[in-house]
Amino acid sequence: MVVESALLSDKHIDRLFHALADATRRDIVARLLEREQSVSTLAAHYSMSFAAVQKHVAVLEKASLVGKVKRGREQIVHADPATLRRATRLLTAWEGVWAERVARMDEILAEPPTDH
Amino acid sequence: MVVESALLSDKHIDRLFHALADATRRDIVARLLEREQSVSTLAAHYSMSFAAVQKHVAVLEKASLVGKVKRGREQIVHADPATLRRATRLLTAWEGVWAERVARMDEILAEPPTDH
DNA sequence: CTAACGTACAACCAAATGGTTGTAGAAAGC
DNA sequence: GCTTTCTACAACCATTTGGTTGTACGTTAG
Repeated sequence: MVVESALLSDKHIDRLFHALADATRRDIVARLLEREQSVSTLAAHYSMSFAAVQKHVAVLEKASLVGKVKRGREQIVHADPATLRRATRLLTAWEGVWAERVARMDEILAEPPTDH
Repeated sequence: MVVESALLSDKHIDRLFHALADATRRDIVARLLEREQSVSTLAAHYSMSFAAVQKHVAVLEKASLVGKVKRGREQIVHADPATLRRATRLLTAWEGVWAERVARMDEILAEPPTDH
């Protein structure tokens, strides 16, 4: 059974989960889900250098979790909920695999014993 | 708003998503959701060395996505769907943040204009 | 027009990662 | 009891990652 979304390649899923495997990047995503903001506004929340935050944003961009649009001298970063939804769907599909397995076992257990 | 599950520390969530940021490890998880199996049975599916697969299993274990139980000389690996569910809940909660934001904007747009 | 602000990226560094090979021990099968 | 199977892990290596500093360019404000 193919569970992984046909819309995402393995490489893309790699990037997606890798992007979420860091507390700073998760925090960035959480903030952007609340509201879009510029890179430097985001950077102000973290004790690391601006360049470090930029790198995190770049990782999130490559994972399609966020996007950027230029407004004057600022780059405004926004979340991409569609990508988030795809990630959720992938995990939900996996839960489905498990649920099916449990259901099969329940059926087997519910059957009356037969002669061997 | 604190979205991340109170049941998981940041470090644990790091490990969880990092564990899923590799195609081989996702495949291992998918196979184990179907059925538990030994490390060497798992290893037979991949063209890398046994030690490499062992390392992947160790990463999944640290992330609590799988567990191992010794049966004779074999270590039987099984999936831990509870951890999977926690990961799904985290992403679902994030979708909720986005949905709330969209709902707020819809409210604002639905309000009749008022005098300034 | 200039200073300040905001951003991009190169180069660097230490640590982590993913894979290999080799060694060793436990358990099963003959 | 010995061979085979299964597993664990150390040591190694190349690559990637996460952070820093420094330089440079575009845009805004005065």
